Amino acid sequence: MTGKGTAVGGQARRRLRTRQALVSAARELLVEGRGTASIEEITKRAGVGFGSFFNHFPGGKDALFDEALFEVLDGYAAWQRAMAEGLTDPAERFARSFRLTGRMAAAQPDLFAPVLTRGSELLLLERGLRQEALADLRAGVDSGRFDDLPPEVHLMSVGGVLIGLVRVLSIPSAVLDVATVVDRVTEGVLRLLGVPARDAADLVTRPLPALPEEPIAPWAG
Amino acid sequence: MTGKGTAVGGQARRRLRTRQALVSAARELLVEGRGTASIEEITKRAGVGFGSFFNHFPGGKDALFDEALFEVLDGYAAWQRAMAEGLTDPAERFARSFRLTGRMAAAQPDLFAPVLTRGSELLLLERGLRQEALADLRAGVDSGRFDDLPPEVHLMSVGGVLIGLVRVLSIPSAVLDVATVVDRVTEGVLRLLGVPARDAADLVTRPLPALPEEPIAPWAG
DNA sequence: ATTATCTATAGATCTATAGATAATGC
DNA sequence: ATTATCTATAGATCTATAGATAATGC
Repeated sequence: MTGKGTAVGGQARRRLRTRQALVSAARELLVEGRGTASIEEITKRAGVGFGSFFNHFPGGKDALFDEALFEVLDGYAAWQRAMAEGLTDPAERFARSFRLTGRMAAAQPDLFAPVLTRGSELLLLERGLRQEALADLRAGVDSGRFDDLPPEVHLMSVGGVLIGLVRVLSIPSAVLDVATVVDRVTEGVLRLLGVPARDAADLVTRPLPALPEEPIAPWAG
Repeated sequence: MTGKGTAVGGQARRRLRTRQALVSAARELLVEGRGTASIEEITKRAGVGFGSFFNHFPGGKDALFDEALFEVLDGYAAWQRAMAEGLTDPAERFARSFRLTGRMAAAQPDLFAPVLTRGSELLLLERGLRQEALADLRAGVDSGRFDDLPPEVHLMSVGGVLIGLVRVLSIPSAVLDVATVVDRVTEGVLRLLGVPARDAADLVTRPLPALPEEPIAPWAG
């Protein structure tokens, strides 16, 4: 009773493994700043025949690197969804999201590296948390918790700071105390959104769920 | 009495024109999203012989595209310096900088396009306003106007929002009233930095110098 | 006479495919 | 028997240089 739906037999499984090897290799290369590597280098890294590349990505290299980016974004989104479980207040959700992301960026710098290779277009990408974030922002505006601006505008501000924060924290620094910096910046973002300073200060003192020790799937490759 | 310093005779002038043609072509290509164009395409666009490219940029294409980016950043920095003339309060300087940049991004979307092609590395680039911005932020922190955080951290927040803002405003939108959106976001950034909400609201109502009608040199090419 | 630019091309690199080989299905 | 992967290579593209041509200097 191997259901046709998701049950993957030998052939499909084999195919999937090769594909995954390619995507993981692409992700590794992005981490190393080698986002222009040749197809030969990619397939070698993946331990896969050269021809397999076109078998899986007829669209060329861009299609592969896009896929690698999307995987990271989707994994991040899934993790964030799990972490926001049970929180209803938009401000509280944002506070937790920021504080956890900053801590994660510092703890596992390679994790977000593929994302940081992209420019500000990230802010417009459907992939990742965009829809959820927009919904949260809209809820915050509607409830009067955030300033009355189009959610897209809030998203640009918030997303911009988040990208900056991840970038800074991905560089090891002995000077900064990560948790303190992250929480202070989060406080600032809440004020930016329109949350009163007092509430913002309170929101960033709430207890946080623990970070996973291992990278979140499918990052583990 | 052609001083040896900056006086450019025929030969040097000729050389400079070719170089400038290459840089301008690169900037145009970046605006069109063709940042991977071949050297042949670049030189054709510049109306310049193929060999001239290596004459001026032995470092290869990256050196040229970097130069095109730096030109935009330096031009922006010069413009901003002129616009901040006479303002001593760091908060006021930031407010004006943000409000003018947002308006400029909406008025001349192509101007910042080369900048937006780059990722978050922009936030770490020495070029542009980095040193001035850090000095302003430090002054703001020292005077107690901004929250007591490392200037680098403030810069990441502020820079992140600025990039997001420019990105959004570079896309024509009938929905948004540019001036209103920009001023509200600016207000938010001031609060993020630690400026009391009341002061922030006041700072974004100050009169602004007029935007230049023509692109700022050396963008004019 | 000197300096810069342009034309033409050799050599390197990279993409995409075709045919051979290996793995799974029945 | 079918499907996927791998090897080898043809053709395209791109870089970098060498030598010829054009412009300025004196």
